[in-house]
Amino acid sequence: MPINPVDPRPPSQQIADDVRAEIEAGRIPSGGRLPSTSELAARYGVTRETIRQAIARLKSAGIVSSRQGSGVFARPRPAMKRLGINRYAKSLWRDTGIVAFAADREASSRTWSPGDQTQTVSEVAADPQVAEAFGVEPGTRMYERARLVAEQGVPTHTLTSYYRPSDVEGTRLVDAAPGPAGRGGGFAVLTEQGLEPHEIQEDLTARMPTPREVQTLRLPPGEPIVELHRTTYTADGRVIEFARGVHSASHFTWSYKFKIPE
Amino acid sequence: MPINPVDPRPPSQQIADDVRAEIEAGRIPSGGRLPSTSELAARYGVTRETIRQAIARLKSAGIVSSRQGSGVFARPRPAMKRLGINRYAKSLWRDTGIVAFAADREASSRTWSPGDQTQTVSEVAADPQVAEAFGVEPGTRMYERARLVAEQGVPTHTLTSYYRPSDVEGTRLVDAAPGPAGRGGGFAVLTEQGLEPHEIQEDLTARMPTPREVQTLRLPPGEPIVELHRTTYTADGRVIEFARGVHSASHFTWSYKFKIPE
DNA sequence: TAGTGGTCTAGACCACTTC
DNA sequence: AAGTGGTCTAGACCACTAA
Repeated sequence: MPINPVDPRPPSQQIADDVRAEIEAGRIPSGGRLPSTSELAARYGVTRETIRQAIARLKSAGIVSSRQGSGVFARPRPAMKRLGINRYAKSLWRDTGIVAFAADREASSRTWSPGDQTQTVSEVAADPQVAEAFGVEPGTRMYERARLVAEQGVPTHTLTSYYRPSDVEGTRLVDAAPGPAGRGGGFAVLTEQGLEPHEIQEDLTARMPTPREVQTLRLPPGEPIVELHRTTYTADGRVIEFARGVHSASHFTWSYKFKIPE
Repeated sequence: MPINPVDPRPPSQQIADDVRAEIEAGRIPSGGRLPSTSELAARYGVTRETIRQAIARLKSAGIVSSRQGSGVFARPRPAMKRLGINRYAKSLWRDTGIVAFAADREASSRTWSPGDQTQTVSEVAADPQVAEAFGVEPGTRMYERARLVAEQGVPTHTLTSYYRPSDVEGTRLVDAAPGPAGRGGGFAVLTEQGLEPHEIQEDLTARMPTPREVQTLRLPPGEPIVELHRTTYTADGRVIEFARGVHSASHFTWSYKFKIPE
């Protein structure tokens, strides 16, 4: 469809909408390459720069991504992993040594290698959020366990857990060894310490990523993130873990099923 | 900070990062106006067009928004409304006639006027998602109740519910009257029909909005949306409502608390 | 090496807001 | 009327990829 000079939308917007329609109609397949910017410029009778503006709009919308020297491609939608509360089921980590982390992988029937997770443990001062979760003063020393989780080499999310030093000191949780908390997972370790997880609160919010998050998760333009806050309690209401996750939005769905309260 | 020619980041990126830092440090207050593009151009020794590129980056990141003829402004972060499962509590709609919808408003201690919600009811053919939720054939006739919810005149989300015609035919739910389902809310009506809601499943996913969603929710550039799917069951497992919500991400946090399953 | 996307400039015109 | 952001052009150069 050529440019319509009567159309109130500027040419770059018309072109963007046009290309978007091509993609959504499947005429440009998912993952397929768009015509080169020069060709589009000739086709629509505008400058290459105008085409770039149109492409820029589509990038912000998460529709396409570009590789310099190679082309502009319709962004394929990755398979979504569904995160339900059963990923925390006690049977998964109580005796078996399987952990929620690995259970997620198995549920999605994709191969998993331990190298998909990198982990660093350090002692840090509690920021206000962490402090509030534990009910301590900001600045209190805490253990921080930061993980970057990848799927087939593609980073999908970060997950940073905080623990009271007195709860985890001397356990394998605070070893710097990579993998799911040494072995057995954080919940198993806490259980061994007499602090069995019993209840979880999860808070979710979505936003655009910071430049730093773009870098560590290698996010394409137009990819939002979901920030997850997880607070874990024992049966008597004691907070034993607070975790912050940053998830590449297009890889996940969260699913909760609950009885309607009185 | 002037442009650094050795820096690998292109000038427009350096400027964007620079301005972002100004905002995050509070030197440009939330809601405040940035210097004009001409002034920034002079300050950094680049063209206005380059400044526009820098601003474009910040817009995609949801950091600023611009009003033609007026200026570019640091986007204020709206107060977040926390959505917990108590917004569905039976006590809120069973006898009182208050509905989850209105209860949300009260919990957030903001004034609410019925005009904040517009509603249209129609009969439609089930799309695949709706069909799957109810376990019927795609194309089956269903009632659709579409609502656009606003907060102080600002649209915050849409919510479109689907019902089996046999469940709601002849009730005030299918009146085209505006407001929360006439009066009493959808859950109250279903209860009167002998179909008391008992369990809910919510699925959440975040993504960038479609052009259509941008229009109806009047979303600024760089604002992601959260798509919420809600399926409501009776005590014997019958699906009585399926709803799809599209929420402007920066207005909401979802909060779930649950016991860790065995 | 040829082709791709990424960036920038200098200048122009337009649409909108504010005074 | 003056100032603001929005868009487009024509041309140039650069960085990267693939043959």
